[in-house]
Amino acid sequence: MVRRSDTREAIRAVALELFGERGYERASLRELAVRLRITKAAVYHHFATKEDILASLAEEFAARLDELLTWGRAQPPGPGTRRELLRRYAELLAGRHGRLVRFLEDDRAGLRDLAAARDLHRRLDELAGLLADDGAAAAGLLADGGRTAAATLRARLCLVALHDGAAARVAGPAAGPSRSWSTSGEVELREAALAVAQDLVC
Amino acid sequence: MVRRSDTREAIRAVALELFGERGYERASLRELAVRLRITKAAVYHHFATKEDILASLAEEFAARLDELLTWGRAQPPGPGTRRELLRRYAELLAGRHGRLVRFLEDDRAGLRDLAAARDLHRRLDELAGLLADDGAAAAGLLADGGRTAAATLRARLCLVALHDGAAARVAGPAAGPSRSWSTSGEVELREAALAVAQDLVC
DNA sequence: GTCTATACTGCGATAGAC
DNA sequence: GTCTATCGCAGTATAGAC
Repeated sequence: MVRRSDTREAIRAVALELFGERGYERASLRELAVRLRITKAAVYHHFATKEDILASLAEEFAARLDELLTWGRAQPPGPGTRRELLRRYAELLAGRHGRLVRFLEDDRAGLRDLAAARDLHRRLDELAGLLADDGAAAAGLLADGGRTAAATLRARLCLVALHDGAAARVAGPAAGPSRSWSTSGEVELREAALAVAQDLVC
Repeated sequence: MVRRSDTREAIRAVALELFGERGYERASLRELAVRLRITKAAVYHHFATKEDILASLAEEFAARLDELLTWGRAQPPGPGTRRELLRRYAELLAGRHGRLVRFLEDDRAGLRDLAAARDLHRRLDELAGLLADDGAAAAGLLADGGRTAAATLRARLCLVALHDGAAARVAGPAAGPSRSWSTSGEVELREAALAVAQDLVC
């Protein structure tokens, strides 16, 4: 174990949980500190601002997303690539990042003018762009805008599908935190989401 | 012209605009009052609380939604009904309610524990239920949960598609407020959204 | 690295005059 | 129906002791 800073990591984890429950704005550093059994000031020792906590979580995800985008850009456009792109993205969302992206989707309004969130949305837009890349569109066959708008929408929707699939718990803030979340129903949901998503752009 | 209370209606309109721009929480009554060139106290003369303003907007939409749901429940399940249900819903969103539903979608976190928003989401869930009604599911052919999860997800996605289509402006808070929004690109987007939505559940 | 204590800001909401 | 003025509270953030 490295545990160079135990507290910093604990803050990140609890903050992600809290952001997901309350949204970014309503998640107060006071409550964050209470859950961690430290004080607000202690939090400020590790992060300069509230936004920095979010940024720290976002960067981690952004790095993984960049890997995926780099891979995707290097592939020849087509149904096979899109299918594999979605599979890899779904895999990426299975861990901690699923909670982040879920919260990102649920709190667009609250995050609208935060740099960290905008950066992430920019990357997701690029991912959607790769998924909307029709082959047909690349070949210049579509002068008509109608089908392009539809393809763009479909790409966006299939990301929403995966993000929905990444929704872990429904509610239950009172339940014990160390319960296993990997119920069979959840895995089923993830698989159904991937299937629907692939169906949308393949 | 009726104009029984001009101000009350003005508050509703500007509030909807402001909620859409900032989200519910960050939309302050102070800024609302400034835009209307009245004071916060004047706003409180017309609405007891901030939440009441939202509730007032929500009720109007809820009433229209109820009409649609009543119609939908009375129809025989099937692709034709679903298609028409979507067409009517898209039509409903073309007016003011499109902005409301757009804001509802963008600010889930901020609205999570507001009664008005929950009521609306309950109705949207029922609408999604009608759209997920497979015929096959109604006939009890699906004991297996996998396909049901997919059908549920598809229904939810096709509402998202229409809500996306209802997104009026992209940004432009500085532009003049009385500009015409009915660009041809916007109509195209609406039509594409409806087509994608119908494709998803028919 | 964590604490106590506090500064400062902006929020929703209220009181009472006009 | 609108105003001025203010209350009480919760938020982020800071200062400085331990």
